[in-house]
Amino acid sequence: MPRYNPSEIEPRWQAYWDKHATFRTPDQAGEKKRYILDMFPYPSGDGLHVGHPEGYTATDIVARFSRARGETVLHPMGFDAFGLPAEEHAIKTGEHPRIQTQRNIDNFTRQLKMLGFSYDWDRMVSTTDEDYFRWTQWIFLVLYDTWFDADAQKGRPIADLPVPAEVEAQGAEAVGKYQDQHRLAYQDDALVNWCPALGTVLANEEVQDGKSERGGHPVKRIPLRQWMLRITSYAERLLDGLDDVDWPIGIKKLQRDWIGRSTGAEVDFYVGDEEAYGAWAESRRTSGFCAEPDASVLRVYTTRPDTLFGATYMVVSPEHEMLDELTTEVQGEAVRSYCEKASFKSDRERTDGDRVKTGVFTGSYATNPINGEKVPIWVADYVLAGYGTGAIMAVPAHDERDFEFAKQFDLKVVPVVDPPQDHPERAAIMAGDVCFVAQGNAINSGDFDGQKTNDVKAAVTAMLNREGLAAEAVNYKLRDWLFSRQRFWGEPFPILHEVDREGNLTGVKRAVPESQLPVRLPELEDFKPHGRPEPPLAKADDEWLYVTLDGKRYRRETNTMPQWAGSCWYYLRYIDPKNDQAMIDPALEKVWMPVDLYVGGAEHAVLHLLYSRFWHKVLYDRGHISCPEPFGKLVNQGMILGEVEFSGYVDEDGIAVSSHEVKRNAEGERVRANGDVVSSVTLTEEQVEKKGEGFVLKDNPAIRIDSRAFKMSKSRGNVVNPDEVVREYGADSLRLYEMFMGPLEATKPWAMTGVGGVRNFLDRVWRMIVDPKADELVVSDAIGDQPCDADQKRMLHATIKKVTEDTESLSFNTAIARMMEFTNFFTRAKSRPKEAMQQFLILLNPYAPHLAEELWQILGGEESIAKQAWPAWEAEALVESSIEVPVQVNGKVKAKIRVAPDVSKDDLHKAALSDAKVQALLEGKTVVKEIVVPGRLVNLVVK
RNA sequence: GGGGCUGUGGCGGAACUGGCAGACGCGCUGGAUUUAGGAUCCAGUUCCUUCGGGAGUGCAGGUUCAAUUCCUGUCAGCCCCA
Repeated sequence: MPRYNPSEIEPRWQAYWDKHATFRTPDQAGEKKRYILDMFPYPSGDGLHVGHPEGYTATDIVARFSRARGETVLHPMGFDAFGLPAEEHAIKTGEHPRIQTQRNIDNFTRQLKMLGFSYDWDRMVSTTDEDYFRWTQWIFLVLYDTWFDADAQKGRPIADLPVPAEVEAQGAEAVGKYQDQHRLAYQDDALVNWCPALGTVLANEEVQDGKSERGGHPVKRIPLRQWMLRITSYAERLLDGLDDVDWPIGIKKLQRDWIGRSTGAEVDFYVGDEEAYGAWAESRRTSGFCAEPDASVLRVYTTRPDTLFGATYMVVSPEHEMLDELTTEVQGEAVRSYCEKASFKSDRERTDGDRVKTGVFTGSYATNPINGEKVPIWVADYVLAGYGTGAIMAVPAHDERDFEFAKQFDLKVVPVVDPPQDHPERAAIMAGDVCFVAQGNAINSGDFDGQKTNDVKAAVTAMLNREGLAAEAVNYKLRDWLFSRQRFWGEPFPILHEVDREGNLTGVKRAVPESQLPVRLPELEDFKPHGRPEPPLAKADDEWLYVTLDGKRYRRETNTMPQWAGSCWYYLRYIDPKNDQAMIDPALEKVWMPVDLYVGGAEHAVLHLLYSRFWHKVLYDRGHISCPEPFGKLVNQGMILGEVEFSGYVDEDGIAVSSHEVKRNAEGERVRANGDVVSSVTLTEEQVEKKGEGFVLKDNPAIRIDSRAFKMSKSRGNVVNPDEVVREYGADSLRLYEMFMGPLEATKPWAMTGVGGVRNFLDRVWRMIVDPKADELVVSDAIGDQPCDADQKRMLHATIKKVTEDTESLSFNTAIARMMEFTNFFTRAKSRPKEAMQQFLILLNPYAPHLAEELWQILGGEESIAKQAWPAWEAEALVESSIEVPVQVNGKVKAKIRVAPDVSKDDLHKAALSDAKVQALLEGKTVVKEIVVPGRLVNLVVK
């Protein structure tokens, strides 16, 4: 009996597509192009996860659908293959990361092909290929060669940077230094996670709670010379660009919040000699606010200049460059040991709201510019060096963290904002016992008393600006991008550092000439850490490490780029993947960019999407590409969770505990109200039943049970393996199931029985066309050349319409539901017109391409169904001879009447009133109001 | 603590712009067929019901002829950030 057998059909058609290059991107772009892109995966050793095919199936459906509609489609795939796991593997085993990476890529490729995705495999790229990272390095050099012209809001060649005359006068070296300070790629000291015990620098992911993930050794934050990318200068452009793209509003908001634009003021607090204050203030009055603060002041950034009268102390971050000068001899020891301790904390630990605030008095005082009062300067780690100026004016009355700190160290709290009259805690706030962060009217603020917060902000800033003590300022939470990593398995920087005869760095840098790219990774004996706080590439032999160019000797940069680098621009390379003359042919770039549909997980909502937009804008400014934003439409697929689990709890004696009694304690353990620890047990569906809102134990309905789906994870053991699903049900079933589970964007739990459900559907499709009873593979005798009757025609065309519209709007689940209805309808029919079957198969093809190809061929189709044009629906075919319209009385459906679909309002009204059931209900009542919506309903309001 | 998302049958979900709540699938119940079934086909499946009806989209209100949909409040879960 010829049954639907995906394990035979699927590999055969995959081989066919490969052999005939069915999905090769056309050389000539047609009338309409469509660039459909997946976020490329990191090829992990675990292989594909069922989360991957969700987005990939969605884009594959759109790609196949678009091709059928005559569009020219670019649909590529590649691998983001640099990264930590391969390097860790190399350290452990000595195997070169390249080997493991290749193995993983091969496995991923096999799995992706097994699922029948219509990628143009000729365009596959891996970020680790030398032909690829050559151009990653080239783009880095573009960044290195660019400065940001703030007036024009545009990146320009460094050669165009206006150099001040006094710098020019100091000669070429000074000019070079000046340029280096303005490049988009620059070097600066930044904190890295140095683990002395492991003898290596760790990535943030490798540090947990201040300890190394491996071994649990202490990790210290030490400054190291790092490459930074000046993404902050593009902050405004990155914000503006969001208005022009079709992205989920949630993602746009995340990006805006990440950029974190705020407006406020920079204010200078005098820290110099007390007796000279008058003279200093006078000089400021004439000179005005200066761009760079000098040593006589501590500059702060604040979003609340209106609270300046309440600034009762100041805080500098432990890394603040003026800290040494500010620290008095008496306080020296305390400050130094405090900073040492702070260096072991992560930013997160430092700013965590739950932690007790720590800090040390520096011994110095500053002068509050608004009222001339002396305020103490403290050092505390809740102030970060990277935000604002790395120093704050503390207003404990109106800032939560300042308030906590002030209470901790018994500092003065002066309320300067009067809350609204009806505020429940007004008295306590005015007494300085409670912090108030919202707006109100100024008090204790001299001439500003009584004015509203916003007015005071502007007035204070303006007044201090006249005095030369403050200026309006815009600040961003976004920080420059720390772009170097102390890793082996990444792109080497194409930068050379000049060394003198003694082998010391002169501080002069130069780019590796373009003709010498790529800078390859050196061959190392092994990948073990060398025990110094510098990158592993420093282990390379001199042949790699030292270069002579134009008679000068250079040492190569030994940092490598972060994993983001390769993923920042891969969408460009797919357009012209084999070009060895340029990153991309500008003509091809114009044809294909921007990406029309970009699908991937929400975990990349901020970083990847922000970084690639930044690079894109730089390349755009420098004239290498033609569109200002890379990704026109973005869709985030939801997460697929494991199967729903029922979990109950038992105490130490194994007695069941109801889930509503169970809470988590501070250590994260599950405990009952009396503090006893309970353990959780997984229950089967048979052991529980629904009761009220939740589930209870069947044997004891007083015991409530938790029912929930969890994130798939190895440790939980609920990971679904796509290989197994394909073996058991076939690739088409896996594809179809993932699309049928629910809306693409939603988080949804896996259910293996659901895969069986869609497999049943595909079996039914098979039997709709192939005779299941015959011994040979023959077409069902219900199929013939007869035309559709009216009902069949309506079903066919309604299905074409629904599937077309739903596929366009990415509502795949409802498109599939409609195809199921079609199949149910026609499997029941004794007569199945061949043409209807063929049109249906074209609709099914993007969703279940292997089965569609097979049945297409069985029905006598000549070439691949992928070459068939998408059917159009006929509006006339959809018209029904009569429709059913509900008649409501007081908003409740009481009767249904059959009328012509195009019935007029009057006729519908008449028909409703003449219905016997309606008449009976209206008996003895008065109709107060009548609503008649033609084709929809009739509602009669009666008394 | 802040922000976002989501609450609809036993389960996943559907419902266009406010217009018949529960499409489609799973599961379950009954029947047919079969040596057999994790196959197929048919019928049923929100709950309550005195079989007339009544209630129902987390909960409480509001707007409306009409609310899953709009508004206010509230609760719960999940995700992200701190």
